[in-house]
Amino acid sequence: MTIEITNETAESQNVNFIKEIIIQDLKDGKNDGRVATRFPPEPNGYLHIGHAKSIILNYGLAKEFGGTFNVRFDDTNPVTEDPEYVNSIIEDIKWLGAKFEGRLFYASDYFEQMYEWAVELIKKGLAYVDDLTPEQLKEYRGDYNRPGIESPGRSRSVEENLELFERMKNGEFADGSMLLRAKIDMSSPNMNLRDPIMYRVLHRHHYRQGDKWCIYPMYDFAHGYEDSIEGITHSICTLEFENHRPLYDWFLDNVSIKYRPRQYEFARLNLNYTVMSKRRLLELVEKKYVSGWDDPRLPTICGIRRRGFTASSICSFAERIGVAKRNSTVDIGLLEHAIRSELNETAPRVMGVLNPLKVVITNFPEDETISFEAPLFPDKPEMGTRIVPLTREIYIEQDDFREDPPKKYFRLSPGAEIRLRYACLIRCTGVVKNADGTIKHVECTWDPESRGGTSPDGRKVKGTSHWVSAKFGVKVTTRLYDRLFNVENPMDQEGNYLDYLNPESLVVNDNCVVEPFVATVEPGTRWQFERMGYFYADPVDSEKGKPVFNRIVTLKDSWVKVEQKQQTAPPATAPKAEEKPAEDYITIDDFNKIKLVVGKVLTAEGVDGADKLLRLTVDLGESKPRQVFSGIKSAYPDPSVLINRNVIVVANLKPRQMKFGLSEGMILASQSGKSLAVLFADASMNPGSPVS
RNA sequence: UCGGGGAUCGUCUAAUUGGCAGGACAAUGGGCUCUGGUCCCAUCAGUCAAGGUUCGAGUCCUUGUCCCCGAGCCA
Repeated sequence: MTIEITNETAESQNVNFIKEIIIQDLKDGKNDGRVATRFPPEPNGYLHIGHAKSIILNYGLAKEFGGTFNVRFDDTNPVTEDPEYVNSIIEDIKWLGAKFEGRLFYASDYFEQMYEWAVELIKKGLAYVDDLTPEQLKEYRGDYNRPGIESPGRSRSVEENLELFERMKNGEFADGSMLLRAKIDMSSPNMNLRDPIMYRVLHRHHYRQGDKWCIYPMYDFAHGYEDSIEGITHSICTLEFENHRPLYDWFLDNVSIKYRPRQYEFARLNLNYTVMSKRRLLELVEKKYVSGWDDPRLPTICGIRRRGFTASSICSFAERIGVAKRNSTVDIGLLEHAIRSELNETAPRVMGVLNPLKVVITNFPEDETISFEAPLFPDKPEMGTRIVPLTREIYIEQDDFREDPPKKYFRLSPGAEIRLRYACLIRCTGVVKNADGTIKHVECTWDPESRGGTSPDGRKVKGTSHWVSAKFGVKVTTRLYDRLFNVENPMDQEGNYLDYLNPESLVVNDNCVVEPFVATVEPGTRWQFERMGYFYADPVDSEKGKPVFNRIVTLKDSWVKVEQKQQTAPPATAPKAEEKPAEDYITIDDFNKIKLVVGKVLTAEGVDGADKLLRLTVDLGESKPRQVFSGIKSAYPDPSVLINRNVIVVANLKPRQMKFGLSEGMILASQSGKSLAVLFADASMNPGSPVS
């Protein structure tokens, strides 16, 4: 039953506007019922979670409609591109689970065909070679309010254009000296249509084509053709390309192509507390604010992976945020929720103390060890156990002890008793301090009757702490990651976004102690350190018997909220009732606007299909009585007692259409505790008389 | 200033295309608990504004406001 509901919600959430278009296209028999999508990265940087959204969208669409999904490197600019990025991009797409065997393509493989189409456009008189300098080009283009000026090159003959373009291709011109432009409209309000550049001269080595080409096509010219060649049906890109769609269409409509794709745009993903642009990411990496492209604080796919996120959690995140055209910034909490809810199901529970505080159990034999068998999944004990040793000296979390505990603190404090998870109950009997007043260790006694952690006499123990044997515990390093920036949108702040980096986005902690079992854990596995968070045994820095743990995400912690509230709330004497009106939600003036009149109840009856509602007709001294619905049936099981009584009606409300009819007012009633009663007016008053 | 897009709970996103504004996250309250976790229940909360059409408007019309994108030989 639960599963059905989940499926329903998942499905209904999944229908975004692009899917709707596809469903309609299929219904209309377009594209022979074919669905073909693609993800076209430029190999000039690492993929981030915004790309993941696009990959999952495109791949998901293809998969759902039995279509195909291509990965195509849009490698039309050898200046910025580097084969180094190709491998990382492929790795990231594969990791996400998008399959594209046999469907990996390169735009550069289409250069020959594109060249032919360019020639075709020249022959049709729709393209020309231009020799404007970059400065002139800019000047001739005009601006938003001023139409552009046609370049002298625009009037060249077809023959001359053909010859010049040939020579461009043959390397006779220097970089930047010649261009091939489309002849469209220099006065178009869409700047993209002011004779856009199709080819530029670039004497550069291409990582796939070598030195075969010295002219390279521009995105607008190339992209639609790439899609056409691959038979892409739905070419999905981000919003900033909306203005380019007319161009996409123009190039496709003016040459002889076999297949005509369509472009659709959706809003790119923005996340708060981070930055997403390639430029910013590159700067963070190059200036060493982070350790590399896979720094676990980065929103790059490799960073998220290194942090310990799973691909499936990214997918469920992508499904939750949906696809739309409105710019938005998704709360990073949604991503955290996605990984928490998965790891809650899949991550085994173990114990690790992040900030150790030594506890000596004074009545525990010096050399004795008691072994407890603790479940890896407390809610599913059949999933396996491990052995946890208890000794006289243990470590607990510093946060789990307070010498001077605040209210509602259920953890260890002098005289208090807590449970050591899976082990026993201990009571604090003393605090031993260093000369400087800091705590050296805490002394406790244990109740030998409470072995296993159950209280022998049924006494209540509210706090449970995780712990590690001092003798058998293993020291490990954890890296505690937090949001990269301490403001929601670093780019919207005064000054440089780098000023808002969170200095505590990474805390390396070498003093953690984990139970012995944890030291044997394989790199690349995920664990919940009980009460602390989910951790990932780093696949790179872990060594045999000495794992290094990345904190993926903390557990939700409602204690910090309780404590914060205690600290901020104390003056509870503040007159709360007076605060609201002062906030100008409702003023005396508003009250004065309410028109209260006496109404005589003419009829009163229950309403079929509504168990709380009464239908009343009330005479307000107007030309005809009003119908009013009121949720007071529980107080008047026999509605007829209301007939002929005078009640108070709010007369100047906007009539409200209800399922059962129009409600033209509101009966005043009062509710105190469980008793509900209509406010009656003096029987001697005439219907319609004002009430103050 | 011109062109293109957009505006629904705090956040993200739905609404059978004119018919009870729903879900998720967050928050709040409660229950449960050997994790102050999970889980369960409940609550809070929204149609940018003003007019108009209509029995009925988030949806249609008019006017306005605000936000995003656009003047790379980048993609």
